[in-house]
Amino acid sequence: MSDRPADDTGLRARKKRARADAIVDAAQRLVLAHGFDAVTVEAIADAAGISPRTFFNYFESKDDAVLGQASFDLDAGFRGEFVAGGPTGRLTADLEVLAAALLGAVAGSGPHAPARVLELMQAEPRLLACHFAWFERHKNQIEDLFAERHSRQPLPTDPATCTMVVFVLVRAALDDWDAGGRRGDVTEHLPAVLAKIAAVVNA
Amino acid sequence: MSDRPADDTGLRARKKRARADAIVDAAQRLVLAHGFDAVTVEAIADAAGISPRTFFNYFESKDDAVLGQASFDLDAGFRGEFVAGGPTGRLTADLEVLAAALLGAVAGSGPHAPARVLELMQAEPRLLACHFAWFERHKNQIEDLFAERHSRQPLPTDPATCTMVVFVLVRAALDDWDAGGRRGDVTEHLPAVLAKIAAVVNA
DNA sequence: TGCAACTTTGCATCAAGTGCAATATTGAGT
DNA sequence: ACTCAATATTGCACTTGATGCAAAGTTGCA
Repeated sequence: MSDRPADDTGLRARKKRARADAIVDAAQRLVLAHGFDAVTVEAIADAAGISPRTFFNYFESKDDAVLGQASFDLDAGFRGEFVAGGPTGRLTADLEVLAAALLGAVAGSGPHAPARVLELMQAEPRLLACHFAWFERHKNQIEDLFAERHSRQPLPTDPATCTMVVFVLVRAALDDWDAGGRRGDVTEHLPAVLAKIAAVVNA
Repeated sequence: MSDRPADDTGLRARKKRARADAIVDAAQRLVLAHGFDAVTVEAIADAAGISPRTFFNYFESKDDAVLGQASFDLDAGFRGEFVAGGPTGRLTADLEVLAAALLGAVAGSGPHAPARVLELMQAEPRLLACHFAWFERHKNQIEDLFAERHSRQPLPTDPATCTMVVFVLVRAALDDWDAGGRRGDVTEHLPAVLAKIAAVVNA
């Protein structure tokens, strides 16, 4: 029913969601325990209670499953606001907000999610490559945002460079959070990281 | 013999170098012609005149072969100079010089090398991931450079952020060169790209 | 010329990943 | 409650990437 609450979806959809979560959870636990190469798709599928064939109905690759990489779509409200020059009205602050949204998608939910993803990427370089590939897949979406905003109120430079800076903020915030002992939320590091980058390029 | 000229190495070393070049050349030509997935390791090995097993003696993966990714080591002279505050004495200009050295390693030699690598990465997202993974593998080496320089004359911020900026310069210069019609040398775009990034973070 | 060192290669193997089709499950209408 | 369409799961065969082992071949050096 169209008026059914979002969390009251059909059994099929709920099972699908639960299965995807089970796969990611199993994948991450097993890889953290045994190392990426030692863990097979068959082992992950077993732990998640599905067949290996089904595994590939949910994720394109073992890498994707381990990172739990979801499609990322910006909230329509956020898009409208950003394009109109918001949410803060100042570009650098708005970059931080956008970077925070991306961090939410990259790191996922749950209290230990960022730590877990970071630990996995640190342990497995190839997952880091996957992480970057995810960024590139979403680059166009972000760039379009900047292009629209630019058409209303000119940005200091082209949308491509703005997009690049956002991705660097995400990356640098994760590293800074890690270097700072992983306390608090990753997004809290965005202002400091932006200041550091400014210090370098203005030297 | 230790006093043998660099280009007068043994037959074995020369054949090894030639084989590696033949593999990369074959890989790039075949992938550009047929697409990454349609080209097998066996086909590349055939075209390069070696066995598939030998292919894996030269490159860890098909991806690495297609990108022709070489180990990158900074010239000892350059290292000494950079660490001492050179080559220009101004950090941002020195970042550009360092980024240019990296571009040389990433894009390889030959007049069409940058265009070819860029084209491959544009056509195959997974090669882009590989490209980033290469950066991450060399991150420590670059970060060490900054750490040493920092110990003599403090940088505006930590070596990790400086390293991140260098990598962004490399990436953005490639994109800028592409967007500008691929004329001239990629390294010529570094100053403009640095200025653009500065414009964004200072907005 | 002979031998050590190194490289190439064939082969068997494992694992990731895919297409196809049979079987199972769920949703919707009556 | 039943039926059927739509969708998902699964088994299987297969291709390809990648690896370890050891035999055979090539190169360097005395």
